[in-house]
Amino acid sequence: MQHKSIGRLISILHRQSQIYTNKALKEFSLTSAEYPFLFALYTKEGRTQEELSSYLYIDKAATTRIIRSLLAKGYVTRVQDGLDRRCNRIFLTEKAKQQQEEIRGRVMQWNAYITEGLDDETYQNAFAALQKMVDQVENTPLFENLE
Amino acid sequence: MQHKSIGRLISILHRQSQIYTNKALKEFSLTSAEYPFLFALYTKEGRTQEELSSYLYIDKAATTRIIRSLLAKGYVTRVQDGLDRRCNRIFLTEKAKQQQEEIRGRVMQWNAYITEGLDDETYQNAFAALQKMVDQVENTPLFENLE
DNA sequence: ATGCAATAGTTGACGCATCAACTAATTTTC
DNA sequence: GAAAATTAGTTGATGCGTCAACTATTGCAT
Repeated sequence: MQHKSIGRLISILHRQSQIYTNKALKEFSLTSAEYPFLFALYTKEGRTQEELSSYLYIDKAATTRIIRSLLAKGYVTRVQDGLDRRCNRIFLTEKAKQQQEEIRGRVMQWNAYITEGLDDETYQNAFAALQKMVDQVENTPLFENLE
Repeated sequence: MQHKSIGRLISILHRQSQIYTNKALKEFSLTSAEYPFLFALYTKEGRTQEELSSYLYIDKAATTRIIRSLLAKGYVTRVQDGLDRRCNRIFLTEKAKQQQEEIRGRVMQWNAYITEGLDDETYQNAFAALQKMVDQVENTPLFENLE
């Protein structure tokens, strides 16, 4: 077992990504916490907060607050589901749709920067490995068996 | 350019890692934010807060508070440098040294869990790719040239 | 059908990380 | 050697994410 822990690198990249995207999205009044929700909705509108939370692995309390913020900024609308009135379904506003390409471009620029110098195969392999780690999180005994 | 952004995976792994290590270290009264500092000191004691901040890519204000917390918990001592009195040098207490193996083991368990199912070569390649991305962060025009 | 469990979402409290502004010590510049 | 610039660390304010406790709605059991 090497002391080369992958955790440190992941933490660093996460923090630096937040710093970058916060600056890059400032002119849209969007934050590093908010854009992942927009991205999730760009692929499929009308998701419930529950679906967004589990897709992004973010606490539902955080989702509540971020959706409220996106609502206030005019990026999304919230509609109570008619069949299951516990659910809020989230939709994009025209503003969000119009700015989609530019917002996505800004964020993707970060990806482009940090993966500069990696050939495509290396990138794809790294992506696949990280995806496997995320999958592994789910079926892990850890979260129950701690003391 | 694929929409398969590596950023989402990194965020997820970071958050889940925090949740796990917070639970795993609870009996040591240590948090996910604190153990990286101990690890850095295990490899080399007597670092300054500045050195710790830049090694971990963590804001120096956060470092101030985390060192203060580790001090209160009896894991480190803080000594003003004799030659450059602006610097605080941080040392491990006996308690920190005695518990090193167990603390390290608890955290490494997380690594072991999420990398289960990856063969060693895949892991090493992923690690190398992430390291390259971290290196890339440094020499990037981004942090100055935004608007 | 009543009652109980599960699910979706909200709220309050807390810890973490950043930023900006500040102090104190050191180094550079002239 | 004094003034200016740099560096190390601290403090206050703010946004983010988790946890725990709560409400409201729905599903299930008998």
